Amino acid sequence: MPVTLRDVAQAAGVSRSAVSRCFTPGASISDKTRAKVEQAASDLGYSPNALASSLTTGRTKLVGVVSNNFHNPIFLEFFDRVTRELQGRGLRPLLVNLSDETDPTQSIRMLQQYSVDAVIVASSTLPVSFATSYVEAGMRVVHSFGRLTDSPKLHVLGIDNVEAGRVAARELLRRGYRRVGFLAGPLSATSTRDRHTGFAEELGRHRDVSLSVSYAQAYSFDAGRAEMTRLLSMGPAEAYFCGDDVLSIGALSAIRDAGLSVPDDVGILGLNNMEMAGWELINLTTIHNPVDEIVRGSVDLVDRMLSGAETAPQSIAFDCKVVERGTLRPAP
Amino acid sequence: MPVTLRDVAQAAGVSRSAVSRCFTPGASISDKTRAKVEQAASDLGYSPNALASSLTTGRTKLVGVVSNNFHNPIFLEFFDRVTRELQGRGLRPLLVNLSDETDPTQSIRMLQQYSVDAVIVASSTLPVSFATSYVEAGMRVVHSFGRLTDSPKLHVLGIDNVEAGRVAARELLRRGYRRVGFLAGPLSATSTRDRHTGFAEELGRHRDVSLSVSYAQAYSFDAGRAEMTRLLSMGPAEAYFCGDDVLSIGALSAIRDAGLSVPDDVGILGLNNMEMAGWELINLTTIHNPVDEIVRGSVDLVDRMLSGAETAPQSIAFDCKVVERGTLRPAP
DNA sequence: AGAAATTGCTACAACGATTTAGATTTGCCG
DNA sequence: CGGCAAATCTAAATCGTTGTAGCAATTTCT
Repeated sequence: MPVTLRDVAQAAGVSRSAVSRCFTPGASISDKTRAKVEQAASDLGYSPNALASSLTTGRTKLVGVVSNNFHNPIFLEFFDRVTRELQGRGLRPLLVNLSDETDPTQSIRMLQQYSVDAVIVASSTLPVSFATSYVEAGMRVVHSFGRLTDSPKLHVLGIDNVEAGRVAARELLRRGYRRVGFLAGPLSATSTRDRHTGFAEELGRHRDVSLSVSYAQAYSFDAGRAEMTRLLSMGPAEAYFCGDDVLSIGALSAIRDAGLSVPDDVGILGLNNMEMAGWELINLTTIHNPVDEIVRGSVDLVDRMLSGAETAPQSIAFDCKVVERGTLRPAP
Repeated sequence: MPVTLRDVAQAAGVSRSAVSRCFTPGASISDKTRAKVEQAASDLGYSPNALASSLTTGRTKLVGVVSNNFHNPIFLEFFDRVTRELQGRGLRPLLVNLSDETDPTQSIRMLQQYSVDAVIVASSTLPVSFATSYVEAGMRVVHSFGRLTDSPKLHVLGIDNVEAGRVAARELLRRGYRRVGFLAGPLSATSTRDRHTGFAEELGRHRDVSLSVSYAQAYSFDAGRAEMTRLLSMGPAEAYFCGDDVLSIGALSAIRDAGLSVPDDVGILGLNNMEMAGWELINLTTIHNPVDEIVRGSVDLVDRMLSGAETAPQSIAFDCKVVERGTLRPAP
């Protein structure tokens, strides 16, 4: 039913290779035959079969976009940006949701079956082993929002979570908080541990500052709410650095619900700066996660890998800055 | 570099067809050769090339997921559900972001090039012509969140927007509101017009009720905020039916900002019931859009179309119910 | 003008699978 | 054990494209 290159060749009265060359940029073809071919092609409504061509070229222009964060609004921003960037370069996102997947083998097989040219793993909670096993399976991989290391096995782009912890600590100190807490996400994520490291390190320089740490069950509103409710019942700190904006909003809810006010009674500092953090009803002071730049960097890297440049794996750190809104008291 | 069916055949000492049959369910093969083949396959780490097989079978198991709603949080719920459902049936989502696309031709070509087995168009703002031109290009299409009609050219699943308008009207009337407004999304969307139709129709049965209508520039927080600010300056209605939750939250913001209170001074009724509508800081009374069921229905339909059952195009309506929270006053 | 280099074309063999047709083997029965 | 049908195999054609030879026509050089 669909019209093939063969049909076009026949209609234009040329060989199949001539038609093929007509559609491959930079190939040698005369204006005369090009005209004939293009005429025939548009008459028949021909468009080349990308899958068939991938058989011989070995390139599919398919890029696996793998994530387990389908509940965090900031990932909608990610999906928006990453699809646009890929499309802009003629690449196609093959979306993989591994929310209930604990083992990479399945997704590896699937991505190999579709011979994706590269994979973008987008997650801050996935164990490092996930992305590395993609690499070991022979794929080109970029890990966005991953953990930065000195000797990376693959390309990693994201904020430095240790640094983010330090930034958070400095911000709270600057505003005169002395009894502070870290309301973290699940301990299983390396990002959680890294942030804790930086946060504790920076606070540790001050003798008069106390730190309490607790872990929410998940990066979710409910988990943040539950954990903050528990904290309030035990006598809360003056301010909390939360592992995530959604978690923060859960915490805010619990605080208001307890009849306390933010930032007068308790301060909250989020992380990510998702769009909604700026909505007045929420108005969350938070650390900005530069999704746009990370996406652009990631897709750039993919593009470069596909053009043959085999660069050594590197970690690329992005700056994270505090966005001031209404959930921390002003500096004294 | 990658291991092919040929390699496996050689290693197992059988013909290529034997290996192929071993991987096609329901094919005739003896236990003995099956064992040999499976041994060889797992030794070599073979996984069949889905693209190559699609060449002869004509099926790719690729499903285009096309949307222009990458800014509305409810679509993150959609992406989560739809990817899971597709994956659960061995189908692969090829994501297409047509946020800045006004013309279907490009995406049609692209989807044809990758010979997707079917397309799910997910949007309530895309003109009907978009989905129908996919159909005309010969693709199997399901339109989720589309406009229901009596004689559809394609499968459409979603709430009946006219009915949603009626439901909204009845809810406001029940609570004793008499001067009401429709704070709609852009007029270009058919969903906007349908909701208006139902809303006005139901209100029209009551002589003592007045209706004002205005249109936000987009389905966004800022647009909702701006429009409500304008409305407040001209003397607002008692309650508004908003075209969308995000729009509603923008409106809420403007109202609070003006020193008025919800629901005492102004009532707000949203539409969609996205997850955040339930967060206490927002606590929005809204009409539930059953995303889960719509997705399940859509993927079911895709699945059925792919199993050969050529059913006539049909519109499937889903119920929409009001979820009561805190932005409408209680019935008198 | 004749040799050499360049262009532009066609024919044909891949790419990695499936599928058809035909050849073998196996199982069953008297 | 012979005969017949069913089960299972192999070889070859095919899917729609690209890439490599090789040939013909044209251009360039001396």
